[in-house]
Amino acid sequence: MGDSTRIAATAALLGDPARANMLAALMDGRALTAKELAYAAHVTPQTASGHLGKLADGGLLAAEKQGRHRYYRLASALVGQMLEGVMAVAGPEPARATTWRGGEALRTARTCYDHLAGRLGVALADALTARGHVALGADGGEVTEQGQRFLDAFGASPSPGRRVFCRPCLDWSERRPHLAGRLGAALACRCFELGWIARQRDTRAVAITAAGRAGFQATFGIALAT
Amino acid sequence: MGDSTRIAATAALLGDPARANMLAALMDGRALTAKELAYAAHVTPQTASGHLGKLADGGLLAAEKQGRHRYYRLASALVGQMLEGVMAVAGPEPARATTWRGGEALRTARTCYDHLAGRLGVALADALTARGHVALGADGGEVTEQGQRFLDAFGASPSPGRRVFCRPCLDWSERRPHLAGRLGAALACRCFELGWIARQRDTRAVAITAAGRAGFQATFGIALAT
DNA sequence: ATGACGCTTCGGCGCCGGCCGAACCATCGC
DNA sequence: GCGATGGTTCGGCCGGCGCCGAAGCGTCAT
Repeated sequence: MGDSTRIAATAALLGDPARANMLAALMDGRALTAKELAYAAHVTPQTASGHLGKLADGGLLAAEKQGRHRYYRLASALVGQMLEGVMAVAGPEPARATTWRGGEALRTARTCYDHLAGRLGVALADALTARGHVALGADGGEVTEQGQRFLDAFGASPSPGRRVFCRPCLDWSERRPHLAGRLGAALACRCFELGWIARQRDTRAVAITAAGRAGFQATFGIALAT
Repeated sequence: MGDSTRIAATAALLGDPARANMLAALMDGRALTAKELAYAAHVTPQTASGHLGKLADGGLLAAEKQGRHRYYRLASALVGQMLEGVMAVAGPEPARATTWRGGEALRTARTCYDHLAGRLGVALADALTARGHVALGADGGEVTEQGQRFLDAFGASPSPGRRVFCRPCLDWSERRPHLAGRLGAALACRCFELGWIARQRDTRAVAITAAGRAGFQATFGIALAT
């Protein structure tokens, strides 16, 4: 009995639009101040404070004091995975053909907690699969021998010495899997490092730089429109 | 914007104790009638009807008419995964030492949508890992060459011809991974087939038969208490 | 046909929870 | 010190939603 009530309590925390907005804003793994989150949720600071308190009490958020600011971030990767799960079920928006500005950028490339998603994320997964560097299934994936060598050369080999695992993560905009897990995180990290992509303010969308455009083309054979 | 509101809408469906109870009751993949679900949720049939309508509208449940009964089941495996995700975050119940009857049975062995969880599920994962039949990581896993042969002999080799993938699924009671994915489903299916375990009424807990006790011991070296 | 049963719809009650204005601490800069 | 800014707490308003009783279809049995 207490089982499902805890489920309900946790889910109820996501069930409010304001709180969902806040969590969505934190999905890229960054830590934001209470005020920024209030803005993201379109509520006043005092309302936001109440929501943040509940989310922290529920164990979904971790708070960190720094001077007179207070930074909130997702409490763990588990919370991010839960949100991805809900997103996957919430599914594609109901056939709304109106492609609004910000949405298009999000669809091209964005971060998903700690890895890349959107067309870029899916294209990377496709490229690595097509070249036999990784083998992807419905429930998991693995890096091949030659894939391991390729990743080492690229500078994105996570946790050397341990087996490298990757996990497909269903993309809510493309409805196709992209790479998550340690591999996905390492790939994204390396791309930031190389300056191929850059974070932007106030959005999870990432910008693909000129160097990135060339690099993705040369290394992965990816040519993204625009 | 419409993005997070859809998340909130979906999550709000799980945020009600009655609806959470219903979904939890459906987690074993079976289809139940509206009345059974009303009983599971501890509400009157008319209240349950309202909830079921909302869950179906939200795409979480699929309904099927049969005579004067109406069977509801989870709309897809995605919904089950979402629930697992929420359970993982909702976490272990807050140190309630009172081990009540039904809870103990659930902790011993239960179904988790289509695979096995609880002590039995974790023990199976451990046994297969210890014997080198599968390699498990934080984000995915794979079946080894000898593991494949072992599974073929055991009669639980899913989808021959395609690569066999397995996915670790965090156990909410044991806080350790057990086997989900196609491999987990095939294992559970084969155990039911052999009569080692049996479903029970009104609970996701499964009973371990005498044959099962002997079989798990002989084949996997698993000796479960009680 | 008549009744029993399963399920749903409708109407009204009551409570929980989100929202904001105002006031209250803490920190920073001068 | 003193004001400005970020953040939280308090109080009251109000809308929404869960809940049930009663009544309305469909289906099955006799």
